[in-house]
Amino acid sequence: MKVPLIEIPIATREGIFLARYSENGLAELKFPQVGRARAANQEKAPAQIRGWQRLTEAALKNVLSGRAPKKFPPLDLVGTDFQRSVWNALRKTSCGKTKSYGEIAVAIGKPKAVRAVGGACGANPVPVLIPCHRVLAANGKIGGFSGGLDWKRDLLAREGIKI
DNA sequence: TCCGTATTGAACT
DNA sequence: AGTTCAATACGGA
Repeated sequence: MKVPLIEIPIATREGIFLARYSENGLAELKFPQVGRARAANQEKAPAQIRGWQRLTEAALKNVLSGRAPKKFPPLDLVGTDFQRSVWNALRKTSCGKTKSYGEIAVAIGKPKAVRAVGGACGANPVPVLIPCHRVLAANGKIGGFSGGLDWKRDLLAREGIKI
């Protein structure tokens, strides 16, 4: 059974992101949509979620400025154990650094699962905060990005990373 | 069970 | 230096 998530937009210089919260924390973060980014349930947001929203907004803007966020909201990630271990490994990639899909695979103890790592990255519900954009292919190629390669290049450039 | 994947590294033009 | 190709783990249908 599925509880509707509370959606709250986050305005940044880059556009309006959309955060979705469950009762346990931030569940999804979406890039600015080309079409409409309409807020739902914002009025009903409990105080707790409004607090998370503050943290999310601050963290997001820090990353967009190329800085490491001081604090993160709690995350409520839905996925398989494998995916969560990948996402967890991704969070250890500090600002200004990059890793290859292969390195992530090694980090989670499955060195051969490089392609599956790519799949898990694509399934990442919270891009930017979970820095899937800092994962490049082994030969330094850009790889891919669910929010669009322009975003990936731009985010990397803000952290001083060249491709 | 089969198919696609945000990979990789080696073997070929 | 560019292209093809098999190996490989996982998730969705």
